[in-house]
Amino acid sequence: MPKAKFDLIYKDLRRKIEAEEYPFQSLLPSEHTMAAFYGCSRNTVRRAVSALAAEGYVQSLHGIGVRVIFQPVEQAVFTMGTIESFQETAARNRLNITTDVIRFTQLTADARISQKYGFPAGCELYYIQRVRRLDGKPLILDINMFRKDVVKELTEEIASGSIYDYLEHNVGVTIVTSKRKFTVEHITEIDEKYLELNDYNCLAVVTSQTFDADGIMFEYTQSRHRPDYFSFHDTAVRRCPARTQQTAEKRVYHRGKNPCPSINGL
Amino acid sequence: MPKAKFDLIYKDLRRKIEAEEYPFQSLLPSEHTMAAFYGCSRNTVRRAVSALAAEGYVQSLHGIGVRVIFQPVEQAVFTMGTIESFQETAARNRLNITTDVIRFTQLTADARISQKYGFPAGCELYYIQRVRRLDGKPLILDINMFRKDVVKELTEEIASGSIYDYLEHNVGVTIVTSKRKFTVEHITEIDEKYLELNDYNCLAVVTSQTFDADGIMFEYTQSRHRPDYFSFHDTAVRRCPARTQQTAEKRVYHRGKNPCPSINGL
DNA sequence: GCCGATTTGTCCGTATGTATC
DNA sequence: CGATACATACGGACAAATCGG
Repeated sequence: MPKAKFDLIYKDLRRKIEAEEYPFQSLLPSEHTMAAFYGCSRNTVRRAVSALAAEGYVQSLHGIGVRVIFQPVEQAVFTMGTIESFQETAARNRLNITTDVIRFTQLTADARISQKYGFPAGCELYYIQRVRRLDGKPLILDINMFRKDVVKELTEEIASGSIYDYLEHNVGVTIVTSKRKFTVEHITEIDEKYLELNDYNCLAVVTSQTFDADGIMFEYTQSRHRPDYFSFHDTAVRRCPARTQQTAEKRVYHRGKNPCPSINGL
Repeated sequence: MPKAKFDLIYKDLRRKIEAEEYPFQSLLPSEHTMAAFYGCSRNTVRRAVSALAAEGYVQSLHGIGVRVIFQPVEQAVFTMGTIESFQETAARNRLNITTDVIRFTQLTADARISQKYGFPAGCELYYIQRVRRLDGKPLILDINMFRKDVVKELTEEIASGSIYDYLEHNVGVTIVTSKRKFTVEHITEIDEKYLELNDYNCLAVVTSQTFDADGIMFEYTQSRHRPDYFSFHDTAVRRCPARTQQTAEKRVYHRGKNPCPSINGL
C-alpha cells in the first residue's frame, strides 16, 4: 500500500479536481504554494503533479502554472488505464458479475506455443477459458494461460472467481507490469457459441502479457470483448514542452475565478 | 526539442535495450554506477529509468535492480503510445501514404454539437473528412473538427497533407495533451463507400480531443480504422510496489550473464 | 536468524535555467 | 526589466527490500 507523501498529495489533488473544487480550465495553486500547504518540498508536489498530468487531469504550462483539463465524463464501463481485473472493474461500477469456466486444462509449451506466446519451451501451463457475464449478459470471453511454476495450485473453483485476487492474496505473486495489445478481429465459432453477438461479425480483442515482481512473464491472456460493451480510454502527453509562439491572440484564464466559456458537459 | 540530460540518458538506454546490449531479463547497471558513467546525479538517472519503466522497457525491483523486460516484437503499423500523426507514423515505418479530402466545410457549433463534442456553443469550426491511404489502400476515414479561432486559416490543400505539421510549424499551436477513447462500431454507409472493408461489418474507432498549450480543446477527431491494419499497444504499471512474500522458490537472475531460460522470440 | 553490503524508494534543500507576464 | 512560475539538476539523507555470509 502506498502511503508515500507524494501519493497522498496526488490523491488529494485528484479528489479536489474530480469534485470540481479546482474546476476545468482553472490553475492549481503554484507549486511553491502547494509545497507550503502540504508541508513538503516542491519536488514532492511536482511528483504528484506529474502523476496527474500523466493521467490527463492537468497540464503543466511553463511560466504559467498547472491547468486543470479534467472534465467529468460519462462513466464508461471499462476504463483500463491501469491494471484492473474484471472483478475490480465491476466492483468499481457496482455491477453484478458472474463467471462461467468453460474449459480448464493443463498443457506443456511446445515450440509453437513458445514462439507464439513467449513462454519458455517445456513450460507447464494452465489453459483456461471463461465467459464473463454482467447481470447475466455474456460480455467477455477470456482465454488465460498461466505458468504453473509461478501460480502453483489453481482450481476450477478459483477460476470461477478472481484469479488475480487469489494470486495476490494467497500465492504472494505481485503483478507489476502488463503489456497489452488491442486489435479488432473476426469472430470465431467459440465466440459465436458463448457470446451473444447479435449481428456483429468482429470483436474487440485485448491480448496481454503480465509480469510479476521478479520480471517473469507468468500470464498470457486474450480477452475477447463484445463490441457494444467495450471502451478503452487513454491520455497521451507530447514529450516536447513548448516553443509557444503565441501567434494566436491571448486566450487567458487567470488563477482564481475564471470566465470559463460555457463548455457544456461533453 | 528536448536536449535535457535525462532525455539523452533515456534515449541511450533505450537504444542499448533495443539493440539487446542489455538483453531481456538482465539487470541494468545500478543507478549509482550509471550516474558515475553518465556524469550526473542518481536523480537524473532515476528519471530516465522511470520513463523507460512507463513505456514497458524495464521494471524497477526494490532492493534488486532494474530488470529489462523489453522483447523485440513484430512491428505493428500503428503504435499509438504517443501523440503521433498519421504522417509521422507512416514516415517511421517508411510507408508511402496519401490523403484524399472528401469533404471540407465550416460550421458553427449549435447546442447538439456543443453537447456531443465539447466545443463551446457558437464556436466556429472546420469540418473535414479525409481518407488516408497507405500504398494506395484506404485504411482510415478521418473526421476532424477544428476550432477556427485557434487554427486560423485552413485550406483543402493543407488538409491533403499533415494538418498537425502545419499547425505546429506555421500557426504556432502546440499540441500538448490528447485524450482518446477507443471503441468498436458498426460500419456506416460512408465507411463502406470509402474503405475497402471486405467482409468486416465493424471497424476500430478512435475518438480524441486534443488540447493546446493554453489548455484549449481545439480539435475533435474520429478516426475510423480498417480492422486488419489496426493495432494499439499499451503498457500499464501497477502503482503498488510490492509486498513480495516470495512464497515461490527463488527464481533468480543475477546481474551480469544470466541463464535466461531460452525464451524464444515472442 | 542476524548483520552488513548493495540497491532501489522517498524526500529534502538548493541552485540555475527558461518562459510568461 | 523584475517578479513569478515551472523545468532541470545536484547532492545528501534516510528508509525499505534483497541477498550473501
